[in-house]
Formats: sequence, structure tokens, C-alpha cells
Amino acid sequence: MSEFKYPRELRLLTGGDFQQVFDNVSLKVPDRHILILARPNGLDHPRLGFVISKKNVRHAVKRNRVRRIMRESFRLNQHNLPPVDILIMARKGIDELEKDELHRLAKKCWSRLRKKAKQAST
RNA sequence: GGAGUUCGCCAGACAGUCGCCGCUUCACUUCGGUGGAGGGGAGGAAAGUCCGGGCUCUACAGGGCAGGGUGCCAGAUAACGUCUGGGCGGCGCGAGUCGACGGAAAGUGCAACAGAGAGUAUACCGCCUAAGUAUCUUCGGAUACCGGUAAGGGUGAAACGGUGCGGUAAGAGCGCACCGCGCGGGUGGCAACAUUCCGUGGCGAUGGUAAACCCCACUCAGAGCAAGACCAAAUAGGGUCCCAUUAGGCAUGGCCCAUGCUGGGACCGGGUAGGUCGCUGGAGGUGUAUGGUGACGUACAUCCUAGAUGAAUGGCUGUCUACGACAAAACCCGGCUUAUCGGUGAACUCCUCAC
Repeated sequence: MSEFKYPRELRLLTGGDFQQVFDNVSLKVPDRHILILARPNGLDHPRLGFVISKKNVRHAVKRNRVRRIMRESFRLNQHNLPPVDILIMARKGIDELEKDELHRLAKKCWSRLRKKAKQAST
């Protein structure tokens, strides 16, 4: 596995997918700017979905920026992540972060997620 | 050179690399896709959702009421609350710019404070008068009431033409001249409207407010692409027909018994999850010619320029520079409004200097 693509298999595609994560949250990674919910998906790869509400990030441009940077980080780190469905929920104030701050935030969250998943499986 | 007005244009660029979403094409394919190549991939406001239209479904013989919208005139347009030209009125030396700009001669209502009086306007001060009544009297007259007055003062955003002369007890369009205003006619203009034309009216005609009700004219069916159309899974569920009816089928099992579950088949329409279409070639852009003051129209040529759907258009690195604002499609167009870093082009106006 040396590919760093982002095909549809790595995304949460339907409302049903999202609902399953909400209903069976087994991992939570809270942070000041984001909240990550996750649940094992039984596949051999992780999947990613976003919930960025208009209420928390008003401008579409900023919502897109946050999603794209988080997604890019996910793409590059996908092989370091456990096979779980990940739901990233944005909180207020995340749109004020700079690009490199977002990248750092993402990295930090991935490692915390990895640790928690390891604990849960043992 | 400085200050300004109007109309446009651009919205970081280039290279490398890792990705994402359509399209075209080639190869392979287990028909699900996979790989290669090529090409495309947010805006001037994509925004607010304030108007208008297309499109879709629902409703609809025709007419009326209610309610909403618009509101100087003419035109443009698919249509508009938009645009163009014109008129009128404000602002500006000017280029220009701004204006909910119909009706107060149908009715109802409203106007704080101040002020005597604010709509059939008004007598507080002042001015005038001395006939009448009364008081005083130096017997001349003085004063109060009554009466006249809208010139002057004062209040107010606003007090019902202005100036002058005459006139008068004092005054007053009471009369006259000029100016202003109204009405009728003429003239110019499609019209709004204008008028250095003619006539006429003393001007309490017709104060303001219609973003108060209202009147008048024109105009408006409702919902919206999550519209709507199609395909369509399930141990789901419905109908019709046929076949079975103590059989058959299914599951466990190598088979029988057994146990458990259950009628079977065909056809039909409805339809959830999900999927496909709608979905971008259009009231389209550009150029030339042509009609028009112009908005715009017509003809010909030429170009194809996002189409996602948990939702693509991005990340990283380097170079350049003053270094980037406001902000991202979600059916599509025409506008309006609001936000905005800077750069740049053209035309025009005013001032200053030089010649």
C-alpha cells in the first residue's frame, strides 16, 4: 500500500453512513476547534465525513478551506489510521486558524485517534 | 501638474509534485469497471434572495369582490420595481448627479412645542375711532367698553401673494403699475411639459400631509429542481388468475426418519432504500455590417466556456513582487442591492503654470 489517493471508498457517502456513526460512537477525540467521532467499520480502510455547519463557520469559502485541508491531511495519513468511520465536526472559531495550524491540528488528532483505537481493541 | 466626473477592464503569475470531479478518445474487461493519452473545471459580485422571466407540477369556462404590487411621459424588452431618451424639481462653477415625481377642485383624518390665532384661520401687543354707554374733567378733552383694521411687532417648519404709488379715521387687491400666480385659448411637442404669444381673474381661487385611510390608472393564480419524470432491491407489502389443499416447497442433513418454517406459480399496478434523467447549447459569447440620439433590434460569420450531489476546482515546494480585499456555483437567465485589496484604460470638467 503506497497509494495516497482519495477515492469514493474512503468517504462517507450517504445519510445512512453518517447516521450509523452517530448511533454507534465508540471513539471520541474532542478538541477546542473540532470534535471527532468514530466507529469501527469492518473494512480494511478508514472512511471520512465532515459536518461543518453554517452556524459554526459562516462563510462557504472558509467551510471549504477547513474541509479541504483536513481531507488532504487524511489522504496523506490514511495508512496510519485504523479502519474506522471518522466524522469530523467543526466547532466555532476553526475558521480563524491558519493553514499550518490546521495541518498541525489534524496530525495531532490522527495520533490521538490511533491511540484510542488501539486501547479499544485490546 | 493638481482636483474631480462618467464609463469600462483585471481579480496574482509561472514551474514542479501529490490529489479530486466531469468530458473526449484508445486499450483491456469477469460488463461491475481498470489503465493510458488529451482537454476542461467558481464570481464580479457566484452573496443577500429584493424584483422579473423561462421551465415543471397543481388549479383554471367567463366575470366580480377582497388583497398585493407599480405610479411624471415616451420607448426598449421574454418580463420587470430594470434600462434608455425626454420633462419637472433639488445639488454642483462645471463634467455631471440625485428624486415613491399620479390625485389634496370626492370624502375622512392628522399637525408636538410655541403662539392671540393652524383651516368656515386669527384681534395678544400695536394702530384707528369718540357716534353710543360709563367714569373722570382744568369743560379743551382723557380713558374703559363697544366698534374698525391685517400695514407694523411678536410665535412658529408654515400665519394665505411681493414692491411702489394712490387711497383711508387707521388700514386692506379697496384701486392702479410692474412682478408673481390661477384659468381659458393659441403655438411647439407622440406625450410629460414648455411658452419673451393672446385673453381673462384681484388672487381666502387651490396651505401642508396620500412612506395616513382613500381615489384613479395599469397590473398580479399557487407552489418551487428537495419542482418534476423514469428505473427499482428486500424473507417488506397489495390485487387478479391458475395450480395445490392434510400434499407440496424451504432450512438442518450424504440419505431416510425427524424437527422447524411455510401454501406454490404467473401476471399486474403502487412504491421505500438506492439509482437514472432533469443538468446545462443558452432571451449564450465574440466580430463585422446595418437601423435607431440611445436602451436595443436585424443579418452574416465564428466559438463552446463548470455541472458536483455528504457534494470536485485543493495541498505542499520554489521563483517574482507592496502581495494580496470581498467572497465560492447547486435548474437557468435579466436586473437590483450590499461587500471589496489594489492595479489599469478611455472620454470629459474645473484650477494653476508654460508657450
